[in-house]
Amino acid sequence: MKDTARYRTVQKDLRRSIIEGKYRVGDLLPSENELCSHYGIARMTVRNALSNLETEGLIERQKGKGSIVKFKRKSIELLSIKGFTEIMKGKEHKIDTVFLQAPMVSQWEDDFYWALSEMEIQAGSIFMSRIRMSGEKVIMVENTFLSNSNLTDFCEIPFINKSLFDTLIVNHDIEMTGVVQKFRAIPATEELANSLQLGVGAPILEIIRKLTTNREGFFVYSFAYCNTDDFTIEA
Amino acid sequence: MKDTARYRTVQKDLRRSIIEGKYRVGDLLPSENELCSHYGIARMTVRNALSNLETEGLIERQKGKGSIVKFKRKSIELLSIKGFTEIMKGKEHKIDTVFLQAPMVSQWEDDFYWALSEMEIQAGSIFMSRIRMSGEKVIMVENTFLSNSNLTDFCEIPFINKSLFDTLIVNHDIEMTGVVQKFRAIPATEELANSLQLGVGAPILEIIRKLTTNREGFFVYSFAYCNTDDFTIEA
DNA sequence: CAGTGGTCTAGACCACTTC
DNA sequence: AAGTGGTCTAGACCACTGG
Repeated sequence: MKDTARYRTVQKDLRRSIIEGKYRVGDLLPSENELCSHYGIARMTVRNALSNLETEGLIERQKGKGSIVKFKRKSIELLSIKGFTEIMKGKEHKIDTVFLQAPMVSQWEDDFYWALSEMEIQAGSIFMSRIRMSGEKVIMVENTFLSNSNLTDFCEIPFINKSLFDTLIVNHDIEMTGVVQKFRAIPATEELANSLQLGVGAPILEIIRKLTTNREGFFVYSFAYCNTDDFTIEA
Repeated sequence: MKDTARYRTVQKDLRRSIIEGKYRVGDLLPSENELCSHYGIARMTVRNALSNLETEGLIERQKGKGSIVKFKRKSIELLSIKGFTEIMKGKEHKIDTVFLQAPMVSQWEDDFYWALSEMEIQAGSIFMSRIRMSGEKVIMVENTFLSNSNLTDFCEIPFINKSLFDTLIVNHDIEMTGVVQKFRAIPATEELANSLQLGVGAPILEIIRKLTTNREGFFVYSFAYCNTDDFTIEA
């Protein structure tokens, strides 16, 4: 049996605390020396953990001060929506996320965009569909697929922070490590035009993403369609 | 005077060698112990340098084997063009980059999209405009702006690997550390329609990027407009 | 088997922030 | 002045790769 590396334990503990809100943005983490004595390990080991959290974008470190919680996840994970038009600037625009289809076990589509491994096909897929709205306006339709392997009770347990990624990392120890994302501007099909409350043929931003994780062979696939009349998408 | 940290020296040396092609993709770097004795420093110091190169995406490390050159830069820097339609798949599509306007010293535009610091305004801007073509077809128009500060002979010396980023890092020690990139799908204006050989109103992918660097207050700004009929843009 | 990177220790001095 | 993170040392044992 291989034991978990000590720095991994520290890293995971701190990450969980940050994501679950025990530390808030701007808070200081315990100092390196405090962590050393709390876990009974050497300083370099603690520093390894903190260094990784810094790379993950969860904290920032300042000489003479400490480790400060940032919790701005790398762009890897986020599709963030920003007000664009003059009308939106300065105004509050809370974005709501609504399930059109809650996570459900299903088969992979026959003509799935990405090539799938034998393992993924065997496991079957989990599918969900979400829209993001600003008030009554639909800004984005996002369809997400992931492989249904070893995700105990994934479809039953509610999301942490309403976030797929927070849920994967805290409940299933799956961390996003990279992304391939492709962008196109396409004319709205009738179906998309309906969903996004636009005219047929209007310009739509299509974002196709394959996210890699720390779990070998496990990927998250996402297909998003955005109305960018009043918002830009940061990715 | 503060001396450069030893691990920074190692990191910079190795990075330069990789970018300039002394090591090729798949090659092994010297082992950690070799680097230790070559530089006369402790192993943890060498490991710090290698760990950073791994984060930069330049190398990959394998237990029992060594540090392998990857040189797949993080998506931070690249706007890469991939064939999309059936017609393109499997076909060669070499992308040529052509200067519409070679780097030139100029003023910042009055209504520049991003807010500029006093320092940037004082320094003035360097502007360049490039198009990327597949055969006769224009795929992307990209306008790039950067602050004209301490970039000795930037406009006179030719680019390394035809790449702005390779040139900045090797010649001027400026490394890209992050990016804010915004995406929209917009209808082609007459001017864009002309440049991209499309009809007015056709969907165009707009990419607005602000790249941060290791040099305080120095940013690279890029505005790209893409015809995504036959290609997707990876970013 | 020898060599590699992965993890870890128990110290050390420094520059910086805060009080 | 006390505490913080940044850098660095000189060891150690391990799991893995390759011949």
